[in-house]
Amino acid sequence: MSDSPSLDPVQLGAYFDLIEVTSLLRHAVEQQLRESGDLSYVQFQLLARLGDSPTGSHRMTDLADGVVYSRSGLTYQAGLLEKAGLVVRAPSPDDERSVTVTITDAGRALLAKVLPGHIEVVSGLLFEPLSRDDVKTLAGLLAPVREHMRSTPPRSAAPRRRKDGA
Amino acid sequence: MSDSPSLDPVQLGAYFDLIEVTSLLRHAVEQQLRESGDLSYVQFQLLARLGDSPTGSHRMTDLADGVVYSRSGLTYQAGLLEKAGLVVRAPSPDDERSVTVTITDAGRALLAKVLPGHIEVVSGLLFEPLSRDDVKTLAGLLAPVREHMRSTPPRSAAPRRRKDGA
DNA sequence: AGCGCGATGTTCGAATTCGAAGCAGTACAC
DNA sequence: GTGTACTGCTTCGAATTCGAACATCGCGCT
Repeated sequence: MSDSPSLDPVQLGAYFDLIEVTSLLRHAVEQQLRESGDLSYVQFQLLARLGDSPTGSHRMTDLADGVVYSRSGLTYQAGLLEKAGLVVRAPSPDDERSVTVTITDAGRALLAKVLPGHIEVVSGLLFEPLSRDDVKTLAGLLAPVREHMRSTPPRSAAPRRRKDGA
Repeated sequence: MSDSPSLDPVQLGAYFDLIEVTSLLRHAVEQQLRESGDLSYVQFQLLARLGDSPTGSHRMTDLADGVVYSRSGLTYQAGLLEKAGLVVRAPSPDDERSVTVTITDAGRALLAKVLPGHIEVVSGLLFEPLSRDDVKTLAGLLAPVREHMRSTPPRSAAPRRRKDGA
């Protein structure tokens, strides 16, 4: 099948370290968020994305896609956040079938409360052993990868190949 | 509390891209593994670690620690893998309380069957937009971070590893 | 030797996650 | 205008995940 199905030792090391580093980082961050604001990582990501938006709101699908989450999972999490008063859900003006999620003041407050500790963890774990230039280099390497991944197969490549004319 | 715990835009970008890239990669890999060998990512990681070991075996705790997983979760997964005939569990000769997990021939076979596709996905998604030097640079950046994270105590409680002689 | 402390793995209950199926709303061809 | 396909979100059931409580074993201390 494939010609040479093996990675360089260097590639392998980079891949493993990538997975391991993010696993550890995620784990540490998760604990900090839980302690400081009773939030899961996904919930924090959602609030952060909403808070970062100019309008403070996003569509459900865009949120799910942004944080790489299943639709149903997002419905569940949005319900939790709404019940906690951190976001509000409302039908979209344009598309009646869309639901627009908007962060509330309480949501922004919680985000602000949690953020310093979060940043502290990330700084202490991820950026501690990296110089300023290192970080710049890292960012410069990851950005194209992110672009590439985002533009390759959007998220569904094999349900039905109806319109495979492209 | 602290002075001004905010991250540079560059740091922030690197952090977000890191999370996003691994999320997307993990997702893609997970699907490939599910289709090609009916394995979850954790199961694959466990088999890979066992297959990579000179003895083909590891203690439960070391496995859990290695893949950043909870003990109880590992018990569950080990049970699944054992039921599928991919690994064997046996009490350790030295420590009667330890359980040694060993990969079976079937496990190695499945690993070998799944690996090419796995590597293909990783190559196509992660390494495609990176040159050889880029990968080398990336590996050089991540390795120290990994070391740092591994050697840093988990903030509050500290289930330390055995006091290693080093 | 006896005792307590730490380490190891498992069980248990609760929370989360995902995919498939279902329900609306929208676009588009005819 | 009507029918069909497609998108966006939710419900539902099943599988996984974690932390806390539990039983056991090993080790150091007196």
